[in-house]
Amino acid sequence: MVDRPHPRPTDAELAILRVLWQRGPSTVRDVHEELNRDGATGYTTILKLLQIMTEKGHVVRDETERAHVYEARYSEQKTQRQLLGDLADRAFGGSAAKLVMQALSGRKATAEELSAIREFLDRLEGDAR
Amino acid sequence: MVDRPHPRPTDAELAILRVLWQRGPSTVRDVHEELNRDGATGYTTILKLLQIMTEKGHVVRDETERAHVYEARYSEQKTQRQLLGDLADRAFGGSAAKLVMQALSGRKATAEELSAIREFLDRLEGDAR
DNA sequence: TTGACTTTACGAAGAACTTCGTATAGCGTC
DNA sequence: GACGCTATACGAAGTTCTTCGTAAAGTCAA
Repeated sequence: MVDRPHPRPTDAELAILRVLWQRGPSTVRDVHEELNRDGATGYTTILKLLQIMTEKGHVVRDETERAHVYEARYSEQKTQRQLLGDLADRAFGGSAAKLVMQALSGRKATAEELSAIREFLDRLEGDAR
Repeated sequence: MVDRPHPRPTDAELAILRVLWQRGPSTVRDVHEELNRDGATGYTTILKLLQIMTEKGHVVRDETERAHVYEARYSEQKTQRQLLGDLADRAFGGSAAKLVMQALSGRKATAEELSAIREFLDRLEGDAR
């Protein structure tokens, strides 16, 4: 069971991961304070989730200090790509292109975003050439 | 509980929806035969899922015939857009543009796909102008 | 009408998710 | 050392998801 791909993070797990990506390595307290701005989630709930995420391999835990420090195991980009690949398989027949076009038509993007995407396309095709 | 937005379909539900989108209105038997090509899923499992999906509003049921006929309530595109918006919110800070670029970098797209996307961009910017 | 077959209905079981209460242990201070 | 604060650990409860067994009802043909 070496490096089996981890199950995709659940909603609550993803919310925690977002905090970890933003803040870097954090304690339970850190995460809890961050997430408690809006919806109320108990301290021990965060703790439990982080324990489970440690088991699943979503985060790594540093136990040298009394307050354990948790860190996301995979980068935000890597996780995002995993989630997208997953969604492409489940809902788009595996086609990233279909996914992209649907995403573009679904949400309004600003002109800046559109040109950023265009530049991105340029770079992609440049590499392919 | 009028027309509350439906929860996003689960994995098993999405698999069934894909069959319904592809085949059009179908009976439990139809769906079961389609899904049983690869993984084995029991007949009553599909039935139960379709019953739940009816409650949730993912499908509508026509009971005029003995074998009830199920139909996806929302189009493939609409559901895809909902799923993408959901993922954008949960993992991309609500930015469709970031999602698109990550999707493009994660999976290789063919040259045809890339130019299709480029045309799509052209049309989008044309509309915006 | 009886029997074989098909279909839906019901309920239950096991897993995963999310939440939290309570117990326990570490650590600093008086 | 005792007290209070903070942290982790444990376990349990309630919900959802997925699966399927079994019962009940409809349908057709012999």
